[in-house]
Amino acid sequence: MQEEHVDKTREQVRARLAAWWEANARDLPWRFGRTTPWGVLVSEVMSQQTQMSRVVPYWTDWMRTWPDAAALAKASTAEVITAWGRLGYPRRALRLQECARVVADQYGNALPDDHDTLLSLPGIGDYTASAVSSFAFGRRVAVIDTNIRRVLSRVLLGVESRGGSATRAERDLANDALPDDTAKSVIWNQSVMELGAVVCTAKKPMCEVCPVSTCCAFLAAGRPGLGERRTRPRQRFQGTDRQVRGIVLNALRRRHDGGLTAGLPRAEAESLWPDQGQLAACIASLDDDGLIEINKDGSLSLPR
DNA sequence: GTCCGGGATT
DNA sequence: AATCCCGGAC
Repeated sequence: MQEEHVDKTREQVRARLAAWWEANARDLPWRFGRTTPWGVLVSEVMSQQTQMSRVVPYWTDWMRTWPDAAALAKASTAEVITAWGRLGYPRRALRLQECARVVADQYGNALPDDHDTLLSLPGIGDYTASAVSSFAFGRRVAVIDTNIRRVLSRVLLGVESRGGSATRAERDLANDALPDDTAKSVIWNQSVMELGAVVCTAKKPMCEVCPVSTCCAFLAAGRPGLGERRTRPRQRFQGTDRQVRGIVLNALRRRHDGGLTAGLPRAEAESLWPDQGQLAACIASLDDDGLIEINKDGSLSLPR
């Protein structure tokens, strides 16, 4: 009896979300079979910590410049870092290029469609492997990101999902809720994630326009704990190493874009940030990460 | 000005 | 558990 109710609710949620997806899915250029699996991977890596709307122009330019893994594998690292622009977390760009080299060299320029093989590639973790399996290869896999965790937890359980990494219960829920039909499972993943991105947002969900508001356990319960809990520990940016690294890298990017091939003189680098100790540590960490090169005269360059 | 959102790696 | 970035919303 109880299980029957759960099944009916889930069937209703699926049908409504599928209809909503049909009418409201954002027309992103990597959707609806308009790109290759590699193109889907690039979109997922770019979207890992960045809003889709910011990703679109970068993705379009990137794919025009490097349409496949082999093309990216041959690019200079300086070009790759420059093209990554201000998407943030530039190590993602390096890993994507490492990934491209593995795909080009070891997999004949074809992105593997096996989940475990995808997981073994640089920069591809559990989320991205699942997303590519589902969205690019149409396989039946539960995709789990923060949007999906939040939506499933709210709609089906009536509670906020907890911060940090996905719990066992959340993974079980995602697997349990995934439609048996493979084609439907892909739509499900995409529509749940899309709902979380544009309607069922963390802080101010727009329940008035939500297609599943009439069968949402969270809304029925009075949205308990809404906005109380942050999804993760807050990270300041001002004054952090991340800001300093960003400033240094941006200076080198602009130089590269302006056609200057000589390195950034150390004296100019030192004027970028007042705290010389912090600056030196950040320059060293960028060098460690392979994001910059320190020349013999102490000047800085993007890696060739 | 301050806050918010996002996954991989070590 | 800590580290990695940025722009847009307030």
